[in-house]
Order: sequence, then C-alpha cells, then structure tokens
Amino acid sequence: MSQTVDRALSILPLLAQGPADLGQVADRLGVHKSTALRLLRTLHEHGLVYRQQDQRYRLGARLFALAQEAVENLDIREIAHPHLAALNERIGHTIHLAVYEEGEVLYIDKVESRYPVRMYSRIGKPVAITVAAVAKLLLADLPEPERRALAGKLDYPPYTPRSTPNAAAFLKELATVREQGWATDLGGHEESINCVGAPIRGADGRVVAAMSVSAPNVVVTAEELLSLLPQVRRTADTISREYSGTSPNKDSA
Amino acid sequence: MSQTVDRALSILPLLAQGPADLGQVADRLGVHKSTALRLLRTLHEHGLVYRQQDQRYRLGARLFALAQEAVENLDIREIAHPHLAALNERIGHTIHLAVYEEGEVLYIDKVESRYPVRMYSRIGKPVAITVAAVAKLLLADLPEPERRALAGKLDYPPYTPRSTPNAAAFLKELATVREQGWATDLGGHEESINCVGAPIRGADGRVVAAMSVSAPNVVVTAEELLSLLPQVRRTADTISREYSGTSPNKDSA
DNA sequence: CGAAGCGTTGCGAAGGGTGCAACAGTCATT
DNA sequence: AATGACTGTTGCACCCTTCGCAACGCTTCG
Repeated sequence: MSQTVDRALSILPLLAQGPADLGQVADRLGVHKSTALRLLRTLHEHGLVYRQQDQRYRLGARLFALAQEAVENLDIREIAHPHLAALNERIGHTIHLAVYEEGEVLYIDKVESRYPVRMYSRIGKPVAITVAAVAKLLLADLPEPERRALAGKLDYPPYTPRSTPNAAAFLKELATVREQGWATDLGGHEESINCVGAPIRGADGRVVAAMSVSAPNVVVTAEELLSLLPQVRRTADTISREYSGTSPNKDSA
Repeated sequence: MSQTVDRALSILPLLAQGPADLGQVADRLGVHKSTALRLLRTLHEHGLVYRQQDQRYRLGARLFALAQEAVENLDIREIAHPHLAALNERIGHTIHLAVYEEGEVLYIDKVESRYPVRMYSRIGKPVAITVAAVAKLLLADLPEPERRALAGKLDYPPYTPRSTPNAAAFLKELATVREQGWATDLGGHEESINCVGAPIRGADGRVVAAMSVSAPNVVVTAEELLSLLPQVRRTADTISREYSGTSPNKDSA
C-alpha cells in the first residue's frame, strides 16, 4: 500500500538469498540505482542491512535482535515453557511448541531431553507442514475455506513412504485430528522419528498453539510413545487453562 | 534518508517491546493514525508484522525466516563450521564463533559438546561484550579511534568480581590481546566458566571472526583449558587460511 | 593512457504520501 | 435501549517527498 516502503522491504528477502551490490539490487527491484541507494541507506541506518568490506550489502545484525525480542514476547510461549520443562523432566523426550501464522507453522520453543536449553535452531525454517503433528493440530482448527485453500496450495514432499501424499489425504487427516483432539506423525518426516501432539486452546476454544513429543523409535516404539498421550494432553490442557483463565496482563508502563 | 521508510522501520523496534495498537503506534511515531495504518499494512504484507486477534500488532514470523536465512549465508560460518565440529570432536567442550558488526558482537555458530547441533539460541542476545573472549579478539583489531570510542560508550556490568571494571582496564586488556594474538575470559561472565579464544583473519590480516572454547571449571581447570590453546589457535589459523586462500566463489546462477 | 565499471550527488518534475474529516463498528455507561 | 467514547477505516485535496536523470569521482581493467 505504500510504494516506497514496499520497495524497501522487498530488498530484505532479496538479500536473504545472499549478498548483492547496488546494481543488482536496483535491477531486481526495477528501480534506478539512486533510488536503490537511498532505500539501502535507510535500511542500513536501522541496522537491517549491513555493508561488508567489498561494498556489497547483506542482512544486518539488528534483524537477529528483533527476531529474538519478538519470540520472547509471545506470551503463550512464556506461559507454556515451565509446563513443557516439567513434562520433559518426567518423560525425557524432545518437546516442541508451535504456532500458526499466515500460512506458516513456526516452532517457538523446544525442550531437549537432558538439555533444558531453549533452542531456536529451527525457528524460521520451513516446518514440514504436511506431516508434523503440531502442524496438523494447528491447521485442523482453521476455518474450513481457509483450510481448504491452504491445503490446495501446499506441496506434499515425499519425505518418507509414510508422508502425507496429497491434499485430499491431508484434509482427511485434518478431519480426523479435529475429531479426536490430538495428532501424530509416525515416521512421516523422518523414517525413524515418531511424534504425538495435542492442541492448546484460548478462552474462545480456538487453537492458539500446539505441542508435541518426539522420539526416535530406537528408543521407544510408536505404541510406547502413544501411551504418553494422556500426559501430553493433560499438559496441553493445563497450559490452555492458564492461558485463557487469568488475565495475563502484560501492559508496559 | 527516506522519510517514509524511516518511519515504517521505526515501528519494528517499537513493537519489539511488546504488542501495540494503532493509536499507540501513531502516537509514538508522531504521525496521524491513517499514516500509521498504511505503514503497518505494508509491513504486514511483507510478513514483518502480525495482527493478533485483539487487533494489536506485533512482530511477524517472516522476521525469523529472514534472520535464519541471513545467518546461513555468512560464508565465514560455512567455512568454519566443519573445523569447529572437528575440534569439538577432539576436546568435547562448547565452541563459539562470533563476528563484530557496528558496535555489536554476535554469535553466529555454536557447537555443543556431544550435541553437534547448530544452536542459534544466543543470536541477537546482547553478548557480554566487555568480558567475552571472542569480543576482546574482535574489538582488539578495530582501528584505534573506533576502538577507543566504542570502549568509552560501553557499560561495564560487574557480572562477577573478575569482570572488566571500566574502559581503561578494557583498553589495556585489548592491547594485551592484540599483542599476544589470543584471549581468555576467566570467570568474567559467570564465576565458574572459563573461555579461551583465537582470531580468524582474512586475506588482508584483519580479524573477520573469532572462536572460543568454553568449559566450566568443575570439568577442567583454567590451566587445563589454557593447555588447549595451541589446538584452538591451530584451528583458527586453518580456518583463516581456507577463508582467505582459495577464492570461495559463491556466485549464484 | 583511455575505457568501462562501480557508487555517489544535485536537481527539477510529478508521483505518492500525508493529515484531515467523516464513517463504521464495538464496548461501557446511563 | 439509547448515548457517548473509543477504536479502526476510508476518500480526498494539498503539498512534501521521492523518483529518474545526468554528471561526477573513483577504481580497475585493457
């Protein structure tokens, strides 16, 4: 809606592919060099773009800072974390927390067995949206037209023989998930990894996040993992209650 | 230099502090609501800003994606990683890789003992620039006036009794580091953690990155850690040679 | 030494952004 | 139920800001 800002922001994904010099940026934006220069300068002043010694531009450090601060301000994450850590204490496996946002599913927290360290390692990476248990939970709750439209637009990469093959199968799976209130990924992403997940709901009943427990089948069989489902659901429900129950006022001064 | 873009980008750090509604954004920008609305819309279309259910705006998911892609495109990181992993195989401790950018020191890779997983957990977080071994290495190589100016502007938080107390002590430490070509952090950040690091240099001899090995002193004493210095320096030198030696052409098609 | 490539600057023109005012919802109050 | 206050939204006219151009300085080639 704002041409100048639109052009400036278009530079970011362009630079995400790798450093580029002024001419390249101007070309790919379809604007004059002087225009590109001014946009890049503004981005530079805000730290979103960095100029390396060969004068080429690449994405800047402030971007990390912003992403970091952003993830820390997600209140679901803040509320959920202690519960995820507690569950991890008991069962030991890797636990993920994820949210849905505009066509993408995004890990926002992860608790690794015996390492209670927050890892953002997968943040921003394209989640295997067609097979991940958390993705199924989040998409299953979308309004029907949106869900259908999204399913149609997705690719269905055959990670393994057990991956979701196409939109029809995916929609059917989502219906099942919505019905039963939990989801699995049994070797759909990596042959030897199984997951089981449950939804976290807000006060209005909508799914605001999803959590899952993952484990390689050399450690526990799929059946053993499924036997943890009650604990997973209980944790998810606890988080749901806390999230929707008391008003989590985060008003700043 | 570009007013519109400047205003739009100013919204990002503002939202990093927490969600805000249209009026708040307009006020803090000093512009009319309608203007703020159009800027936010443009940011929204690019995924940098997300509108939550209560209509308030917060930072969006694309930000994570950009930060992620950016860090993957740092060629120093790409070249260094296998060497860091190899060193980690031998000595087992945590290894960091960091760069300097416009007044900030930034971790861009980390190899954890027995977990050869890339963790970006600390990316974007303010590094303890006055005490970290990698920070000393990077700042020690700055041109004198810049180094002096930066040292004067920094805060010197007393994390521990062994933390760098003030600018004078810091500059003296940096001189030592530049002299000897390596750096340590002996309990300056956390009482029980020691680090030893070495610089990675480009073809022109300038320090382009720094690496360090960290270990708690319950595992190895400071002396034992220092005994690893030759290995650390050898690894750093190997990376330096590879980085500056052959032309690492990363031209895309 | 000249040519070609890059980034940079100042300028006039016009396109786009700005603020205003009015509208449409929602919520709380009376 | 009606009123008011509050939000987010829209259309519009004015004028500021941005745009592309052309020329410049600079380095790097041939």
